Order: sequence, then C-alpha cells, then structure tokens
Amino acid sequence: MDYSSTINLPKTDFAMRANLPQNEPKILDFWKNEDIYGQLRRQKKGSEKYILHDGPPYSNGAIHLGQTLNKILKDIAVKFKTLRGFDAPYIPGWDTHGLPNELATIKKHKLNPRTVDPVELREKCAEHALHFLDVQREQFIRLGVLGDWDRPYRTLDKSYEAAIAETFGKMAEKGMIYRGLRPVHWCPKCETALAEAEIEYKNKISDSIYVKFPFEDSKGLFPEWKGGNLFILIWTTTPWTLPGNVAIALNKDADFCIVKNGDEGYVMAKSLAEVVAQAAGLPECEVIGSVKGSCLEGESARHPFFDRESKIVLAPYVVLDDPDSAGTGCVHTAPGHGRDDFETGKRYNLPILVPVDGRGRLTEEAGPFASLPYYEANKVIVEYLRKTGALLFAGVKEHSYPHCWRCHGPVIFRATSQWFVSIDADGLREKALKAIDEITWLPSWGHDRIYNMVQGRPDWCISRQRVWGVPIPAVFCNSCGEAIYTPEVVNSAAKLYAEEGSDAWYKKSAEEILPSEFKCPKCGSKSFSKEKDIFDVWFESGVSHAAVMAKREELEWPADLYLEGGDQHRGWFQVSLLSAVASRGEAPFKAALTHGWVLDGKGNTMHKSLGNVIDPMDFVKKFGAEILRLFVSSVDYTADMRFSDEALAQIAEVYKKIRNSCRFLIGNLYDFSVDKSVERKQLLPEDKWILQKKNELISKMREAYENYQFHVVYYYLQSFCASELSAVYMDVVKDRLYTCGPDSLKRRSAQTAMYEVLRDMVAAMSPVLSFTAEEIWQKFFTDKENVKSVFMVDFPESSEIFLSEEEQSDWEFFEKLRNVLYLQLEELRKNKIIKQSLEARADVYAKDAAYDLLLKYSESIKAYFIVSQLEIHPICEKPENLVEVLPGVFVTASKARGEKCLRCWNYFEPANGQEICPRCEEAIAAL
RNA sequence: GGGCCUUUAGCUCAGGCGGUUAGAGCGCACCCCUGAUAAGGGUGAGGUCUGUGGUUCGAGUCCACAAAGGCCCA
Repeated sequence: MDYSSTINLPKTDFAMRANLPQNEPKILDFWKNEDIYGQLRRQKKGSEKYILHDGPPYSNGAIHLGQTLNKILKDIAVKFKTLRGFDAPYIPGWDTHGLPNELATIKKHKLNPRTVDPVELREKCAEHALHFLDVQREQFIRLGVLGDWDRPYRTLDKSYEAAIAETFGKMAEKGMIYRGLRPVHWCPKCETALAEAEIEYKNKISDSIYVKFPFEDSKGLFPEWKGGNLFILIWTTTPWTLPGNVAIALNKDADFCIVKNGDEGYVMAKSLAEVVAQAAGLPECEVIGSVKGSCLEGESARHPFFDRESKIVLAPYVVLDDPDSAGTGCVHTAPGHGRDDFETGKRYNLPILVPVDGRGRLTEEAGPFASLPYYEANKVIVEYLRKTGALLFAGVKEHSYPHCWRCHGPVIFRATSQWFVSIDADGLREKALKAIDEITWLPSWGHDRIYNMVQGRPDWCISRQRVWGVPIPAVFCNSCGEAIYTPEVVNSAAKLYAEEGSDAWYKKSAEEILPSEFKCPKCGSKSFSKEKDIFDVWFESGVSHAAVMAKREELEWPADLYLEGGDQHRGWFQVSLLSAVASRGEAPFKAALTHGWVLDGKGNTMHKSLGNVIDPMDFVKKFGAEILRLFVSSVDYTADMRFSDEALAQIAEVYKKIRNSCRFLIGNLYDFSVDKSVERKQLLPEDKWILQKKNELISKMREAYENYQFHVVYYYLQSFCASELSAVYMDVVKDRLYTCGPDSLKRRSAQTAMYEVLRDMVAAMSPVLSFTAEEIWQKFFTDKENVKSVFMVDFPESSEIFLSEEEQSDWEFFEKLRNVLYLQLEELRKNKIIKQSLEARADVYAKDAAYDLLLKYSESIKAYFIVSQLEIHPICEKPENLVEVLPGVFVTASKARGEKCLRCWNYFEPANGQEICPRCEEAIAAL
C-alpha cells in the first residue's frame, strides 16, 4: 500500500528557484506603490533619529560597482537602524555641477566654449546632469536601496546654491577667504585655463640647456676649491621661464660637489656629476668637495641676467634617481610657472613672478624679452645666455609635454588670480585637527590618514574658470579694481540664488544684483563687474551639511554617520569637515566609515583600458540585485575586495542555501498559524534547542550589524542555515512533521519553533536580503503578523532563554555522541550494511549522571541521531572491544532490528507481519 | 618619492593579552538518499599563515626590511 497520502509533506508555491531578475521588480513595485519609505517615516515619527548623510555621487554616466557597493552598504546600515526602532531617513543626493558635465555637454552639442552664451551652456549642462541623475536614480532603486528618491538633494537646487554662497560668506567674515596667485595649465592659443582633464600628453622636442648661476661660497662650504669663479648649474627645458626664476631647489640629503671646468667650477649633485659632465660636453669630470644640500640652504646665487638673487632652497620633490631627467640636482625654481615651484615659493615666502600674459607673451617684467611670445623667447634667451657666457651647453630633448586637447598646442604653466580658503586663518587647521580627534573613524586608521592630510595640506583653491557651477559671489570695483565680497555682496547673491537660481548671476548686471546704494568700500565707486569664476565642486559638495542636513526638517545636524570610499578622506570627508569647522566650528558628522575599492578577480583596479570593468546593471540583469547585495555583505569592505566569478558563484550557492532553508520552513508551515502554537513548557527539547540556537544567531547578527561588520552577519546567517537548520534540525524534525498527526503536539511543537525561526531570521536578514525577506514576508507573514512590510517590524528579540546553560552543555554532549555515531554509520554504509541512518540503531553505554541524562532524553536523542532505535545501557553491560569515545561513554551503531515501516520508514519489530509500525497505526487512526 | 591600507586553505572570512596537532562555511573528492528533489545528508582531502631577517624558551600573533596589490598625494 502507498502511505504517502497519509503523511504531511511540505506544501508551498514559494519557488525554489528565485528567478531574481524577473521577480525583483515586483517587490520594487510593492515598495513604491505602498510608499513603504513614507510609511516608515510616519511609523517612526518621534523616535530617536539616526542620520546617515549621503555623499553625492557625480551625475555623469551610469553607476559603477564602487557606487553600487557604497549605496548598498548605506542601505544595509539604514535599514538595520530602522529595524532597531530609529527614525532613519535617507535622503540621496547628487553632485551635478562641474567640469566633466560641462565638457560632456560641450561635446554632445558641439558648442564652442569661447563663444557660447553661458546661460545657454548652463541650461544644456543642467539637462545633461539631470538626465544622468535620473539614470542613476533608477539604477540605485533597482538595487533595492530604500530612500526618499522623489525628493533627493541636488547641488543645482536653488536652496543648495544659496547655502554655498552663505557658507562662503561665513568664511569670508572670519577672514578665511583671500585672493592670490596660483599656477594653472594655460593654453595661450585658447587663452584659457585648463583642467587636468583637458590636457593630453604628447612628446615634444624642447631646448635642453645648462645655465650657470654665479655663486659666491662666502661660508666656505667648499674649502677644497682653489679655482676661479663658482656657479650653480641648473638645467631646464623651458628657457622662457628663466625670467621668473627666484630660487634653486635642492634635496636636503643629497651630496653636492664642484665639477671643475678650466678655472670655473659648477656646483651640482655629486651623483649626477658624471652624467652632467658628459651631457654638457665637458672634457673631463674632476669632482671637488662634498656638501649636503641642507648646508646650502639659505645661500644664494645670482640670477644670470637680472640684478637679483636666486635663493637656494630645499624641496623634497627634488630627486636624483632618474638620470634620464638630465638634471643637475639643482632645480630652477619659478613659482609662477610650476605647481611644485609654487608650493616651494609659498614655503620660503618667495615672490611669485608671472612675466607672461594670457596670450603667452612675455611682459615688461621680463625686461629685454618683453613682448616676445614665449616660444620665440626661448631662442632669444638661449642666445642671450650664450653671449653673456651664462650658458654652459644647449641641446634638445624629446619628452612628454602637456598639450591642449582642443587646439592640440603646447600649454604653459602660468600663475593666475584665484580664490582661496586659508587653512590657517582663524585657526582653521588646528580646529579641524581637533575635530578629527573627536570623530570616530572606522576603521580607526582613517584618523591617521586624514589627520596627516589636513596637517600637511596647502590652502584650498576654490575657484575655477568655468561656467557650469555656482558663481563666486563677489564683484570687482570698476574704478579701483578691488575685489569685494562683503556680507552685503554675498547676501545679495545668496538671496538671488535662493530665489532665481545661480543662472540669474549671468542674466543680471552687478547693479541689478547689489543693493541700490552699494558703494565700493575702498573708493566709493558705484560701478562694478561680477566675478566670473565659479566654485570648485568640492566646495559645493562640502557644504551639503549646511544645504541639506541643516535645512531639511527630517534631518539633524551633525550626522551620525558619513559612509564613503577611502578616497574621500581626501575628498568629501575633508571638504565637509573644513567647511563645517570653518563656518560652524564643529564637524558635521560624529563618525566616518570607509570602504575599500572593488577590484577585479585578480586584485587589480578595474579600468576601461584593461577591459576588466564589470557593469553592475549587467550583473543585476543576469543574476539579480539580491546576489550583489549578498556579495557586498559577504566581504570585509574595510579593505579592497575582489569581484571574482568564483566569489560570485559561491554567493549564488549560499543564496540558494538560505532560500531553500526558508522554503523548507514555509512548506512545512502551510497548515500552521500563531493560534496553533504550542506553549513554551510543552515544546520538545529539540525544538527548544533550535530556538536557543536561533536566539544566539539573532544576538550575533545584531552585534555584527551594530559594528557595521556585515560580513560577520553574512557568515552567521549562512552558517546557521547550513549547519543548524539544514544539516541538523530540519533533518531531525522531518519524521515528526511528516508522520505525526497534523494537529499533534509533536508536530505543532516543531511548527511553533519553525515559525519563530523563520520569522526572526527573515526579519534579521532583511537589511541585506531585502528582496527575498520581503517576498517571504508578503507571502507568509503580512497577514499573520499584521505588518505590511518586513522593514516595518522590530529587529527580533533574543533574550528568551530556551535552554539553561546546563541544558546547552547537555546538547553539546549529545552532539559529540552524534559525531562519533556518524563515523560508525559511515562504516556501516561502506560495508553495505545500511544506507540511510534510519536503517541503523544506536547503543549507548554510560554510567551515573550521564546514564540518567541519556535515559531522560532518549526520545529526543533518537530523533536527533535520526536512527530507528536507541538503547541506553548501564556501563556494566558494555560489550568487549568497544572504543571509549568520551570518558565513560561508549556508542556503537548497528543494523536496526526488525522491518522498515512502510509509512514512516523507521524500523520496528512487527508482531505478526504488519506493514506499518504501531505509532503510524495510531496516527492513521486519528486522521 | 611620501601618507595610509591589504596579503591566513581553491573562495569568502575567524583567529583578545605571543603558548598544546591554525578554525568555520562554501567549493572540491568519494559515498548515501530520492517523502526539501534543477533539493537533502554523510565522510574526507586541502593552509605552516606573501617572503626574508630579528626579538623570545616559544610568533600567524611583536619588530625590521622586502615583494605584490590598493587608495590618496607628489
């Protein structure tokens, strides 16, 4: 007879195969249509806030894996805090202004940046930025990230633009803003400043000259020198920058010597002497003396054609280990013509000369070379040096040189007027460092990283000669040229931005913007020109704390957490910190958490040119966002992580394991509801055991979430499903679930435990496995628990004690027995005595307390072992030759006695040829 | 060149204060089941901890140097 119709097999339409790419959108629709985000806000209203303030991604192009990782991590953190009862609003933001969007727009519309109307260009830039904002928004939503997607913050919002101006104003009032020179890449043909992104490097043939700077060894650093005139020898490929020379930079640790040439001697780095002598065509290389660079600091040479000195300074970037650079170790330094030179100039308080104009012509400051275009000046200057004897040698050299990507001509480095935030004014640096000490950096080394950066950083250049951004709210007096950024000016601009947006700065005249009675504070004139420079986008994103956190009513200042990639120690963390400390005196976040980089399977950076870039949305289409989310949770994100096929395949397997574990529970709960629950004291020991294990799981998961250690959450979850549930508990309870009476205590006890395990596990995993958790919640719990979405439940409690500590150690004892027994079962299988464990019996020998304990739990232990028969014997009956597996405890497995019950598959000893065991007969009778 | 970081089984991770045969899950191999079935179970084989040199009675665990890789600068 077929008894399968008399047993309770699992029933469910919860699919074994998730088919995530097709099914996730249905869950997304549910979240959207039911406005779960909005419902959560209402539900948590009045609860303690948890503010994770979103760092704005740049709205240019589709999202990449790094942003995917970032947003999923934020989502996990926010959802967990929400389950914990916090009101944790998540307002996503976007960085919309800036060069990449401007350049992309120019390219897309084939605009001429020199002739296009700025307002028209800005409109097209906005369109471009908002397009990609929409693209990214859809993608982030697709990942399952819950947030206020209908009301994100955007740096081009009027209120945001106003906040930028206001923050600038606060800094200006504290005297932190100043105008100064700074070298930038400059295209003399296009007459414009160029950003690094607009530079292309090509090989170029340049002059290569060695120039003698007269030097008097007044301190007697080279006592060995008995010859005639001394010079410091420099090398350069840009003779036209010599008029800007004010210093010669040395490495402090390098050794310098004199190379003799007839009566003359040339000071240069000792290690380069040979190479230089050869390159400069000296007949021989006689080296005299040796002095550390640091000893020469403070000395000075004479400029080769101006009546002024060229100071000898020290600079760490002067290195001698590249013989190809053809240098002498004594580096020509013109602070107006190089970034390094500029920083050195600042440190030594050297004048910053810019004897070249916007068209690339030398100015009056260049003396005899005035009005020459720089490239012609090269020839003339070389000739002049030759005539005056200052030239040691002139040749040519091919090297990589920056060119303008638009006109493809060579560019020059030229200091121009820029706006700066002074890092030391009003003690900003010190205050920022103090704030850094007070912030919680996760991981802790983040502190050292950003501390060192802030400690050593130069002033912050906040201006850009661009159009797509927020204009710096300042005007210039048309009479005296004064740059004016007083509160009156800044507030007028802020008001304008707030009301009309920053486009209005371009549409209106200075007089229309400024108060009617406004006069130049210096000369009293009433005629002004508007500043054309815009803010650096970092300045913009750095004020998000003021523009968003401080302004939106659902947020609070400061934030609990900023969570970004490690590159943001340099970027957003730092600019946010500086702007907040400068304007408010405090850090805008209490803690900063960083994650590493997503690398390819080999551990290398993903890069277009390497062809190893993985598009997250491609992945989502193939495998589902859930797999990506689980991957993100599985790795220790504080370090860089590899995105390899192997790791992803593993994640997919783990996902199936978790899903199937849930499916088994759901399938066996098809006829269960809370009112059928068994009371605590009636629960079977095995069921108490799994509930105890479940509580341990929940506690460990909660702790891991609290510490943002999501990979620990992942580890415990999958380990619980694989080890406790799948390998043990679900196998153990099958017998009861399938064969006992549907409404029997034994079956209901198991279901009671399973229901609570499933409910708590699903709730606890929902921050990570949001789609699957919600799918299960909808299918199974919404009605039973009367909660609409899994995100609206409380994080499960885990304090209930199901097993005392003593009972827990009892179970550990049973587990040891089981392990030993299973080794023996494997032997029996190997010898073809049994196949399944139900075909076996176990005989356990023990004494004293152990014997009593085993006897007391013998029913549970039999189930736990999944054998048909278990007999506990006092140790005096122990047969010979048994191995002692625990002190005083012996186990042996053998073929079960009797026949297999056709219904429950347990072995029993039929009295007179029954097919099914007495237990099954009873169960059938009760049907 | 500088600041900071990473390197434990094929994969993803554990390994307070230095101390017995370095753990887990997955994967893999072999076997079992066919009443979780494009599922489930059992057993087992895999690391000497990136390398080198130190400190120590003793180091994956402390120190130095190196290699590879990463972020940010220069």
